[in-house]
Amino acid sequence: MPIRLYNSLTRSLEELQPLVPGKVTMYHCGPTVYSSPHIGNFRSFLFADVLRRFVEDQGYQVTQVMNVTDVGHLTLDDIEGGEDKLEAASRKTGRTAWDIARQYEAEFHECQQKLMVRLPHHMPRATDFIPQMGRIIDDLLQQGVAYQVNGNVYFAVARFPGYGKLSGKVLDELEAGARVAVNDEKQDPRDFALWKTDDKHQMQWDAPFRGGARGFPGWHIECSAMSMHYLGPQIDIHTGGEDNMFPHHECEIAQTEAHTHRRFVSIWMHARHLLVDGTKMSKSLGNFYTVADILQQGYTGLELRYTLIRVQYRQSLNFTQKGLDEARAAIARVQQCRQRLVRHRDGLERVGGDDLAGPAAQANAQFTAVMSDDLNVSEALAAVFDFVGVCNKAQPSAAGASAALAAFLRFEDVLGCFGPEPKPDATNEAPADLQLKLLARNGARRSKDWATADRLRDEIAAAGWKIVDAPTGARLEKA
RNA sequence: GGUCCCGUAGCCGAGUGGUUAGGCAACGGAUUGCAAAUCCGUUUACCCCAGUUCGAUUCUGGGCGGGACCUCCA
Repeated sequence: MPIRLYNSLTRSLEELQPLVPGKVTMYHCGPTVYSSPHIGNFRSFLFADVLRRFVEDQGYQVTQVMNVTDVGHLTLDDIEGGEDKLEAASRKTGRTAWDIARQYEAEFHECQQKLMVRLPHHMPRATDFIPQMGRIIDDLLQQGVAYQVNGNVYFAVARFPGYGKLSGKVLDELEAGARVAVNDEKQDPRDFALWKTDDKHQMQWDAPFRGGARGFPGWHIECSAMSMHYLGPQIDIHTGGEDNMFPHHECEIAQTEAHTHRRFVSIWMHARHLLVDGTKMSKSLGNFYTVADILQQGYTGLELRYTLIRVQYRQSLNFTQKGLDEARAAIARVQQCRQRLVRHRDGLERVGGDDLAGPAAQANAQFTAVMSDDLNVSEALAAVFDFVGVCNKAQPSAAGASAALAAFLRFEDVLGCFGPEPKPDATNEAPADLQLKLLARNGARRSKDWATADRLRDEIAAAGWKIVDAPTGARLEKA
């Protein structure tokens, strides 16, 4: 089944048609490592992860690149008064910009792991690609598409006719917005920096292009350089948050296509920002959450992942604590179902005659259809839960349970938000004292000493476990 | 000022020109010693106004409300 994705560039759904049949190249604008990753960042990164997982699920060989921006971005779109965020963090903490970048990069990787992100094949650092950026800058200067003033190099937007095609921004509107900083060096207010000089900057390199001055790269060139290095001049999919559309991706297109004279990206995809408690997440409103914040509240990475992917990426997602609680319950429903199936498959539960292969195939087909429709995760989850209902009603045969479990493995492979296949019985993994209490409760129940039985059940519950009474006997499960 | 998106039951969120989305929550029943889990059943929908239509929540126009981008931001 063809995969249809929404292309921000054409503002329409398009069929994924890889440049090389059977192979898909993806580039994702990654983290800027000057602060802890927040849940909004990870909505975008999890969207990229689900995209990659589903495209792989559909049989494509995917190569995925995500950059690590360890050169900070200036806080103002101007030379004067602008301070790089990495440099600012450095000044506050007294540590070098390099140390800070490495620290937050490590934290980012931890978050990826906790949120079950399948690691991109390449996660290059911008600072390792200064020479590659230099080669592009050099070429753009040679072509006359870029110019140098006082050591600063700017891309001449007027020389690239396609500028504005992604974001729809045109010069008049930018001027009307009155937000374009005054910069006498620029020939055109839209021109953007490829290379900058600033003596006070910690991160500096000798100019990697001919005739340049010591300085640091502009804010867009890294992605062009790294994308081209790993994936070639043309790629299939490029993703980012909606805020990246302008100016970042617009500039990437300009500098890359001016350099290669070929179409850079086939499909541009942008994830909508999430809201928190119905409004934009911001530090000043006190509704700003890092991934670590949520985990510290006691939610698992899986629960956070579920919460962040359950709404289709192009819809705004309202992040709330209630949403996390719902995710916890929803995941439990799936896992309960899977565990029962495991018990049937393994002969621990009396098996019936229901062959679930048919419903499993149906659920798989439905899942594929809705995921192929621009990654409609909401509908994909509905397909999963419909199937849960079917399984719970059934008295499956061992083979039927096995077929159903295979479907769940596939859903998990694509969404990654349910967790691994449950063990049929966790009693043996419970602490020994709880196992003894379970045995004691069994005895109390046989002698109809309900008070003792209930007290033991409460004690077990207080320890974070719960008793499941089944026809085949009572067992313990992690609550 | 420019560009764009959204408004669905208690909450979150799909979708459709006429037929039950799904999850969470609530209520009744089955089951259970009582629970938990599971199953069965039930309740509350499509912001407002006008138009197109046999028929609109779904299409068109207007209004109201919310949000995003235009500036570092996923």
